[in-house]
Amino acid sequence: MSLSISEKLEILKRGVEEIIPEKGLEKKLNKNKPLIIKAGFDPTAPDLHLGHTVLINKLKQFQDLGHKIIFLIGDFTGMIGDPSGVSETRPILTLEQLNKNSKTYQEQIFKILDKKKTKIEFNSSWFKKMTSADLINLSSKMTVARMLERDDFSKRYKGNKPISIHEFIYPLVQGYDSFELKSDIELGGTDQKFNLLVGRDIQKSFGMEEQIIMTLPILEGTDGVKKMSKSLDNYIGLRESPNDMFGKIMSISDHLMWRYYDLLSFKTPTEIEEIKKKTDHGLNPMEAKKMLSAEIVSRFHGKEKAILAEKEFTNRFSKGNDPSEIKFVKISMNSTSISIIDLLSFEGLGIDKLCKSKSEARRMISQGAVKIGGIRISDDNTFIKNPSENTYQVGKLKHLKIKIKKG
RNA sequence: GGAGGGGUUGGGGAGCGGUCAAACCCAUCUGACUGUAAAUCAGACGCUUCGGCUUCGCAGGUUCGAAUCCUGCCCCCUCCA
Repeated sequence: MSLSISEKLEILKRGVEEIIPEKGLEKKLNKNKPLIIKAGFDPTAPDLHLGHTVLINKLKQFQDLGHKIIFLIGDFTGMIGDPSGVSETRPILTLEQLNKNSKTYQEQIFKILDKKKTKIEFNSSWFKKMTSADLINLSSKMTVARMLERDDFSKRYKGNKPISIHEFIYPLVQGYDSFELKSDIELGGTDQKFNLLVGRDIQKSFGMEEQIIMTLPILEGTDGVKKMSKSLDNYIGLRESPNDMFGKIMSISDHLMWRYYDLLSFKTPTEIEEIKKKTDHGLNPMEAKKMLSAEIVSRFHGKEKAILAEKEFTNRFSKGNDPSEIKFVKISMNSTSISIIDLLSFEGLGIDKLCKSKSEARRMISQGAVKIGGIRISDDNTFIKNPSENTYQVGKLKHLKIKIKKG
């Protein structure tokens, strides 16, 4: 396919928050050669989630247009910890963890990107060779005043909040990556704007043409307020099962659904508008959400699994049936019976334990959340015979079939 | 080096001698309802043999009684130098 520059621009600009400098992208595209597109990730956690894919999807568009994608794994920067946004001490990772994390990263991104056309780089490969003198030289490229221009630094500075020296190093190091990679364009979330801009300064001071930066919106987590992140537990991971993924997307609010449509769906803006209109005129928002869930689940698990996940969802939550597959465990004990409280919180069940503690088990029973073989129980003095085999349910999500036997 | 502020149950943040297992908000969980695990409403949210028991940075102390007062220690922050 051969698209005109303006057509390409339209695709690439879609969903982008900011391009700096505004005209830069067009200029670079006009060169009519494959551009080097850089995006960096800290391998602090092995799981990518939908929030990351906003950026990866954009990379994919560049890739499809024939540009060269460099997926930079910040194994060196990861040790410093990005000061952007919420300040939180990040754990220092061992080499082993880093390697493991980066492997799982690769598995996940190649569900979207073309493996053959993507280059993976580790920034430790040049930073390991750097001497302290080199680092000081790099630091000299930047001034404190310039650093303090940065919004979150200046806010913290004015608000008498601490800023550590190493946090000043982070943008420098990230910027230096752009020099090493000869990056033409760097993508990042809006919270990365400053870091990305520093890359331009560094390249310039090393006599290189400055990269264009493109910032992409940050996806809100399932709570609809805070940014999606694993530590806030409001994320939808790329490696989650089709059922979980489908269910989690269904559980976002109707309002948030449109945000997800805008940032995650591959449908065109016109198509999304269409769906919006339909829901305004009687289409059940649930149906719109199902379409979104199906699209995303099939992206990561394939169409067939997505269809199954949707069936399972409808069966369980619309019709209120039990899940099609219930985990089955066997336990053995000597006594002739066990109280329901003890069974629900039985340590021998390990991670399958239905209640964290006896108090919780009692609470769940008094709240009417516990069913045995589909029958709700209200008496916490209920005893289960040994031997026996029953399906136990706590709330809507936890089901477990337990076989108790003597021994 | 000096002066001051602070560390509270998942997060934020009250409490500042008893009525505190600790307000309130968020998150989470449960129930009802429903169009879904949306929205809304209601409730729960340390552990327990339901007698109590262990929690408010750590260790002691004063008190009939401490998250609240004192001493020491650890950690964090700000200002001055």
